[in-house]
Amino acid sequence: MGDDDWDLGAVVRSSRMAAAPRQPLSSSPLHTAPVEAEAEGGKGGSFLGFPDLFRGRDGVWELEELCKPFFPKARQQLPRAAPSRQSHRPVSQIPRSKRKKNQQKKVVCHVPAAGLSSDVWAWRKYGQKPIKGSPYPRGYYRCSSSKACLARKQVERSRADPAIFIITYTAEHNHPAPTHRNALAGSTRHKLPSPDGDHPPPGNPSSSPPSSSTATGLSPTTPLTTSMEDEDVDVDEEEGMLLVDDIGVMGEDDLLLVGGAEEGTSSAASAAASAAAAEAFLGDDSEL
DNA sequence: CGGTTTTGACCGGCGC
DNA sequence: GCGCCGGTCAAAACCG
Repeated sequence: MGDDDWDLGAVVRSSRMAAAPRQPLSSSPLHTAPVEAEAEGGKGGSFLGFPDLFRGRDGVWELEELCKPFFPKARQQLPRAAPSRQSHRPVSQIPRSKRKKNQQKKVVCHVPAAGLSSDVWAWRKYGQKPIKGSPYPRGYYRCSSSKACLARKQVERSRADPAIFIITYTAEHNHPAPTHRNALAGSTRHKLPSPDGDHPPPGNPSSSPPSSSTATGLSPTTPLTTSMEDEDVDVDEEEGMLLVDDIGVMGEDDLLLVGGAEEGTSSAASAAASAAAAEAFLGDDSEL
């Protein structure tokens, strides 16, 4: 990985801080595309079909709302279900093969760098892979709040708009949102043993702004939990979300088109700033 | 000490 | 049937 190794993890966490100042974005910077792909008919249509799904007016906060579907409410309906493990692993009873990639329910959210921080859940990065066709790698996250939580998140930067991140949520949390992040230890870590000097951050060394993002930013779930009460914001932002039946058929561009609108708002500046902040973390290749 | 991050390897699914 | 790609796990290292 050369210039593609923008640290999604850092972004997610760091952006949180950037998002701190919730700016009322006129247009939704976030765009979610609840992908309805029935999986074995296990969860039925209640998987992501939440009544108050995707609520939020504030751009950055929208993400939080977007994630609502993954909130505790689902814990009673989703005890398990998840492709998860590989065949030789006695982990889940449902082998990945049982569910087709295209058949998994997913919620695609297009959010600016700032939006990444709107996530109230605690995510642990378990992998990162370069995606064909995309200059940016995709980061894979799992809910660290609960070991049994099947919630997963994929974060990748939009190929068209590096400032926009495409977050794909899979499965939902089977536990209440963490009120306080318990894990802080390895949260702040940009790069350990890779002194190859492969690609020293140009202007914004990812290791530079540790104070604003790392430790503090780490908690995608830290203060937001409390802030969640703010969810009083009733929104019917269906305009910001896309219903995708088949991600496979839906090109990133399609989603981007919708998300691209976010820059047209006066908050663009704010968003840009936030994005810049996140970008700083990525600080690698992103040359907006 | 616990938890997280990072990198490589493996497996499975899908497409041709 | 083969190849390619995506997704996940495992081990090592680091941080608070």
